[in-house]
Amino acid sequence: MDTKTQAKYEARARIIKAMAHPTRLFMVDELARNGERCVCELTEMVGVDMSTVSRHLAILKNAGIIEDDKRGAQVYYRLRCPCITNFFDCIETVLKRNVKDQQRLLAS
Amino acid sequence: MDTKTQAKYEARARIIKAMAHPTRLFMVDELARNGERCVCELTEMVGVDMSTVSRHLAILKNAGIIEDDKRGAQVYYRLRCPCITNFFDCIETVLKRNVKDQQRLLAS
DNA sequence: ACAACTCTTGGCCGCTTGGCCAAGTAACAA
DNA sequence: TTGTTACTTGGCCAAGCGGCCAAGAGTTGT
Repeated sequence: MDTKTQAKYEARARIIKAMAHPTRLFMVDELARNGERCVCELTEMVGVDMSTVSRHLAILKNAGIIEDDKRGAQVYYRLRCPCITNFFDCIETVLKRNVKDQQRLLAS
Repeated sequence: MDTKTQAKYEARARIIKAMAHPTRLFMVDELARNGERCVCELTEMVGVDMSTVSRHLAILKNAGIIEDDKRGAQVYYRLRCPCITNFFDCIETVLKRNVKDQQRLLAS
């Protein structure tokens, strides 16, 4: 694999990697559903330390998936590319198929 | 976040995580393009140790993204859900937008 | 039987990730 | 000005990831 090809896949991987965590996935989904949320709302929903949520958001922002918007003391985050949601449909397809195969395996 | 919701996002994350690596992303793309490939072909293309490729493939298989098919001494892999490809379109959109923003930043 | 080839797995090791606490910054309120 | 609320960041640590080499295990050809 030449350097250029490698760079291409590394760039893609960085974005995918940014979503490869349950908490971050939840937050992306929440932003897709609700338009925007501030850090304390997300912290409340997720139920971990605010510092942890802040770091997760920084990772998503750094990947260019979300953008922030400071309003007074709060920082609101929203999706930059709502197409991210289409993304989930395929994942769901894989999941359903995995379940079906599991069942077939148990039945045999 | 209740246990059930958490489980849902963990399941999704497992699948996304399986693709969150340049090498695995390349292999998925290659399988999407070419239908199927055996381990030694992929090893040749990627240019790392075969043991490493084998492990990457095991991760993708474990996530239910690919399936294997032993034919003689070779093991051929193929995509289980070609819809994975749609997936890349959105990533590309995010990437392009990141580049555009970079340029705007430099121009200002 | 033996060698050659294809692939997987165990062992090891260095780097990254994800969590918390504590400390810092910034904005509003009294 | 002093306190309170909303975030971010540094420091730390346990756990997971990704790489290689070496040693299986299964297949084909001689």
